[in-house]
Amino acid sequence: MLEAKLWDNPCPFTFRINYLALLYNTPLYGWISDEYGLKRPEYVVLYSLALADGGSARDVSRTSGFPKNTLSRAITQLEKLGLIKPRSKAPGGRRTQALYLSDKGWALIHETRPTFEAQEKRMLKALSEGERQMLFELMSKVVREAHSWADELPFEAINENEEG
Amino acid sequence: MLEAKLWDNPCPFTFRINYLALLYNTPLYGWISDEYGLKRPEYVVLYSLALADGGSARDVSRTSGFPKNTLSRAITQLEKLGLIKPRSKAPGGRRTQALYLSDKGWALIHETRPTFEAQEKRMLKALSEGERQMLFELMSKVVREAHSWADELPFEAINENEEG
DNA sequence: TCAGTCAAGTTCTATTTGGAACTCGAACCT
DNA sequence: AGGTTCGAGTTCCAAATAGAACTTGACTGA
Repeated sequence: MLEAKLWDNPCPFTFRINYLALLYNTPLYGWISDEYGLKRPEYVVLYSLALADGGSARDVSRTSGFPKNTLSRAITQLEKLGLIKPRSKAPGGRRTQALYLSDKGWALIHETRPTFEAQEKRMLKALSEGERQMLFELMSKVVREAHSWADELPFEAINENEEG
Repeated sequence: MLEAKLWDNPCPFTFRINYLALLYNTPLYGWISDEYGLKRPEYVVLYSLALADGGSARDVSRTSGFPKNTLSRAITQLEKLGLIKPRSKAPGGRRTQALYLSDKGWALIHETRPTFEAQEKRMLKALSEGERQMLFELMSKVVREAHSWADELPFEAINENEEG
């Protein structure tokens, strides 16, 4: 069945995307869970803040796909674990809370992120450096145009060819 | 935060993969759920069988990442809905059940799959035909080598550079 | 042929998830 | 300023999910 999904699939690109995401995420988040007792949404918040400290729950939701209530719970838990700074002393009132990693949170990121990086590197070992750059360019191009297709489904398009 | 995750991420490839998977899957499976009352694992089984009729629950699990009990439930439900053929008359005994779409199941696939295809096409509109082919090649290359990295995590590698 | 092993599928149950309604502070408008 | 709208975050709860134990058919080897 894997062969059919790879080579006989009307959606070869999105299948590859989903399949690679699966092979990448499953072991890594399983490891995070076993080793650090953090669920995926919790670690996602940490990872997100490590890239954009001071971001809000809404930012994480928008960029990760988790609904805001799931993240609300995750953030409460991270605060309880001392992995992010307490929110009470947030400067601008209460709405749109800026979240910051604590030292402990940073330590955890520095300890775990290399494994994520190494796994990504391993995934791309099949490619030469030039190929990796090309792949990065192409994926970036697709992502940059995401706004044009991500909002609604192509219902009107399904019965016509709009491009050759 | 999106900018940081795109351009400042130590895992730029897997972030793009996850992000695109998110933008692709969410609206499509939401539509399937609203319009046809099928949950994601249920539709995944149908889609899988449309590509490899006669496949087993285990095949679907391996290629989709859903655990086998989730698929067991999905398959029971699909059988109840008449979207796959009844399993009782499976030829080779009871273990490793070969699953087959019913006419109704095929009809549903023919009705819905074009939207998935159209959405993939829209995603890739940012690319020229040559770029699409290149992207396909590169992704295929990565997938083909998946066996070499998908099984275990790179714990030994995180403190050394194994390739420049 | 029969015992032993293995793995596909099922069931049970606790955990996790996410939709919906709600709260509440901030921005906006007149 | 007062009233209205907006949306970020929380809470509640039903639904979905996945781990673990179990069942059962098939393959193995003597």
